[in-house]
Amino acid sequence: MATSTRRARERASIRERIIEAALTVLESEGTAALTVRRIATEVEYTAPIVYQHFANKDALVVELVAHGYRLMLDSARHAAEEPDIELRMVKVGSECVRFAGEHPHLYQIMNSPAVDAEERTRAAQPAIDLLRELIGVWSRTHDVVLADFDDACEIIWGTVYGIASLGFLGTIGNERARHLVEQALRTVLAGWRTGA
Amino acid sequence: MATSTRRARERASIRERIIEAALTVLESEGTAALTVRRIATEVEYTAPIVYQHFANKDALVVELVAHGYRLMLDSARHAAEEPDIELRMVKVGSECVRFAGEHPHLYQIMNSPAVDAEERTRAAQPAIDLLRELIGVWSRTHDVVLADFDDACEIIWGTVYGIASLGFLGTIGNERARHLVEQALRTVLAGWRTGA
DNA sequence: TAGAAAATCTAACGACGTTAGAAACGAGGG
DNA sequence: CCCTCGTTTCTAACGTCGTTAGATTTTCTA
Repeated sequence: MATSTRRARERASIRERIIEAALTVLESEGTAALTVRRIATEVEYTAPIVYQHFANKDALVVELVAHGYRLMLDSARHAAEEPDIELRMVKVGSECVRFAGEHPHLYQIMNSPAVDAEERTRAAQPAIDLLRELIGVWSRTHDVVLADFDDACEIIWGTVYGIASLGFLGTIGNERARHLVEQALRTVLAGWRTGA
Repeated sequence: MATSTRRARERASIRERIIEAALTVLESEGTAALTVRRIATEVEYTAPIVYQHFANKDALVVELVAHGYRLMLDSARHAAEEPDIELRMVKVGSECVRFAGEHPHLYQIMNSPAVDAEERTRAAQPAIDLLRELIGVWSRTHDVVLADFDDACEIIWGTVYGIASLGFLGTIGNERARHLVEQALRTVLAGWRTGA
């Protein structure tokens, strides 16, 4: 039956419209406005519709988190064209911080303790993979033998995340945070290069 | 009137009992359980009592955040007896991460974007002051002229916070996070020492 | 075009933060 | 001792939240 495939298409379409609407609400009005009723209104339905497509609100939020990581990775890839590997890493980090500054509310739920750690890790995996590749290339081109590769990845990840967070946790602006992350990354890499 | 002073004492006492109860609930059952009704039950009162002592729930949470920073500073001071300044900084950072691991829910609200940035900064000020002093002593004893002192402070702060957060955001344990922050701090300081 | 199946809505539940107004309590003067 | 007055505390409610059951409307098939 052609109808059933069309039905499936429609179902998928409204599912994506819900995600899109949720993103719009989140980015424009923040976490507090991200309610099921508000999202449903945005797609011109009533609240229970959301539960036809997501087990609960958390499941929908997980989709937003995944979307956020995809978006951030896209931003990072922009910077990944820089030929010099060290500069490339710095630019990627800087681009992540810019992303955090441009999508503060999205970035917040991407790192909210409320979302399941495993789900977040799954969503972040491609970004983690990029980081691992960058560090791998960097260590090879600089003939650096890192004491522990995984440790190095976590340290870079934590540093970028921490400094990006200063943007909305403290009182520093986005351009300053970007400057800071660039400096921090340069310093850490310099430290590793000189065998600290 | 002696009665009025006793009344004031009682008022202050119940205020502190509310804070204490809120802390107990938060630490033992997490953010989701931290409701006004739950807290009131804990002190054997009904919900509206809370509003006699705090303008709203957020104001109470701010008190918890302040308490958290005091507690963390106490932990940090333990490590501040180490004579060698660089090792002292590493130990202080490590102690902060340990604190985050031992009080995960408290640490979470201490860095929740939901609490006012200004209030948090005020609560964190003593900790920030300690950090500034440490970096000041460090740079003098190592004859390092930092490109920008404030930048250096923010970088250290962000690094420690970021790596501490990996503890509950990702899937790494507390002892690993502590090891990571120690390495990260050593690396950054080494980078600054060699003028990166 | 009647009846089955799917999509969607209405109405409600319990829990949340919060507030207004009633009830209970304590102290001081007749 | 009782009665008033001010304070403390509670009861009851409002509006909003996430979520679900059941009715209702729409859509397709036979």
